[in-house]
Amino acid sequence: MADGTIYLYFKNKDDILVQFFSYKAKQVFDLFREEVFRAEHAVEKLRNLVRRHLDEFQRDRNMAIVYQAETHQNCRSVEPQIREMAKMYLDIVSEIVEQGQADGSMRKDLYLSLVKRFILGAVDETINHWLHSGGKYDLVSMADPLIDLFIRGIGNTPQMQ
Amino acid sequence: MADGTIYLYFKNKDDILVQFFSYKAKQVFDLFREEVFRAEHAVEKLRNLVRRHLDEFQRDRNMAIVYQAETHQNCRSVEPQIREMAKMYLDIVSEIVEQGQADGSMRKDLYLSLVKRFILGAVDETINHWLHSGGKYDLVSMADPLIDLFIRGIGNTPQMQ
DNA sequence: GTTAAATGAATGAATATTCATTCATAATTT
DNA sequence: AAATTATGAATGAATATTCATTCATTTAAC
Repeated sequence: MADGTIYLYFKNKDDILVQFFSYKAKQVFDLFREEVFRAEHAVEKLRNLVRRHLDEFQRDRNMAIVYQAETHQNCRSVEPQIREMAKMYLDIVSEIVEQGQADGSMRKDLYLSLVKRFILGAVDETINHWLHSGGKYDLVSMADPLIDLFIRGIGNTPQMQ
Repeated sequence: MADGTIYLYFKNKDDILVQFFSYKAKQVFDLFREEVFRAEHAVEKLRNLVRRHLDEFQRDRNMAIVYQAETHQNCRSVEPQIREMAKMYLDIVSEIVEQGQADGSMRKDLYLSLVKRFILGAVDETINHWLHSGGKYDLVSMADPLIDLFIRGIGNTPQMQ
């Protein structure tokens, strides 16, 4: 493709970014919701969500690189529009956690807006590490250990029999 | 200060970044270790570490902005040197978790290298959200709720009496 | 008065953007 | 159905912009 061709389809460089993300987001969030509704219980919903999240980022490494860079930048003009997408993700997590609280599988005393970021942050850092390691290992295999950490934490709390 | 003045003290732009980070890292990691050794139990060490982490980033917002941007960028020449610092942090976390496992306060069946990133990721995302919100609220107050999530997770596992 | 430090306009390499032109295809005319 | 005309997507050379870096000059220090 020639240099100028892209400007027939996009206003400027930022517009490419924003349009790409809103296109990709539509695609990916449909998959996410599908994956979430496939499961019945909250924990399984969360597991499916995280697994699909990792899977999509592993599938599209360039998207992962751009996403990581753009969402961790301040003072970009396109920032609000891209962060809007992260919000959609956080809303799915909220929904799942609220369901988990309702059915008793998750604690009631949770600071919900922190829980969302706690989960997204851990998944994001998992992806970030995978990117910086050159994508050598299988990212999706991190889903189950992550869910285990999210649900049970690292503390050694003896369970009831 | 005039444009050119900085080149009397630094080789180039990347050198500014690397020198700044290694200077800051020395400062901050001394504080971190001090904070960690101040506590006796592993959980309290982790709490002190996270609290100090949030405190330092809240204190130096510009550092936080640059750190977030640089650690989430691929293909930067300075990347390895900055990631080296994240590694130091991860090593402190490792140490704490291993102590926690030894004294029985943390689970033995942990995927340690994932636990490190799980904790760093959640703290990082907490900082990132604070940055994007314009730093309006108190970041340090997130430390205790975060530690609670790290230790107990979000699952509702009834405890022994 | 000599040395050292600071200045900021100038540079140029990298990259974002424009726009006159080309050309294959579609539509219209004979 | 052959010839003519219109269309608009693609091109890429030309231009605009950004930004890290330099260096001749000025200012300050001793």
